[in-house]
Amino acid sequence: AAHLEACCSPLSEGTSSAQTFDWMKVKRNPPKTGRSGEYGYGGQPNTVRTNFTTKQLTELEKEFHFNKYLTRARRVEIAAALQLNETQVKIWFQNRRMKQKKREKEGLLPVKAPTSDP
Amino acid sequence: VMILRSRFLDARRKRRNFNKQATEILNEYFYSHLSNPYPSEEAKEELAKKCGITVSQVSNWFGNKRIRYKKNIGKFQEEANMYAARTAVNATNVSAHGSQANSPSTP
DNA sequence: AATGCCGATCAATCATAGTC
DNA sequence: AGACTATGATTGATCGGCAT
Repeated sequence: AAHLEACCSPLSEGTSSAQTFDWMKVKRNPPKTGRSGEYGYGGQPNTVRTNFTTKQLTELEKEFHFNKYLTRARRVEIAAALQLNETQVKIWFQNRRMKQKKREKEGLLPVKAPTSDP
Repeated sequence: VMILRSRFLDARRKRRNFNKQATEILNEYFYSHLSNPYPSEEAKEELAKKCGITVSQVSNWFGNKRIRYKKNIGKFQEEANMYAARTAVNATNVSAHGSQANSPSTP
């Protein structure tokens, strides 16, 4: 299912086709990942996507294999241990579960027919 | 900071461009639904089958296409007019009158 | 009312394929 | 051969909807 907005925005169109529909105007709000953390300056709107370190990803992955879902307590522990927000840990698990689901779905039918490769 | 550059180096390495025919089908759908290029799950499955790719790949294709299209509409103008001319199902008025019903491409 | 999860999507980026 | 562009995939994070 999708959002099915089914609407468009009228707008002056120069000569022929190609209007500017509203999906083209969609803008996401910048991440609220206020990383005030260890350096103590006011929490800034960290407008950029945080890159997790290999160490953090390794730990998260390890925890994921142990539990697909987190408890509040566990989340706090991990967040503290990895220097991340509880939200970031939460989101990581959500994305990880979706990734897992996608993998299971794809790794079942995609019966490729490799019978030729020059 | 400069540490960690190697996190990926796993998948996405070997990538294969889709057939010209598959791209043709995807673009045709995209431009014939330019007012709302968000195929339903069912539509994605159908496109995936026609193109010989997975549903995820169809999703990736539309995701990339939408973002890149709106990022630089001008760059796709030519392509847009080309495909728009073939199948004009622009939903610009699909809600107006009840007539005009039927799926475009269906032999 | 607040919080978590899902499903879909966004947006930036990576790494490679294709073009010149 | 090397630089530049086109393109498929990955992923941290957002959006709307629904459940607890």
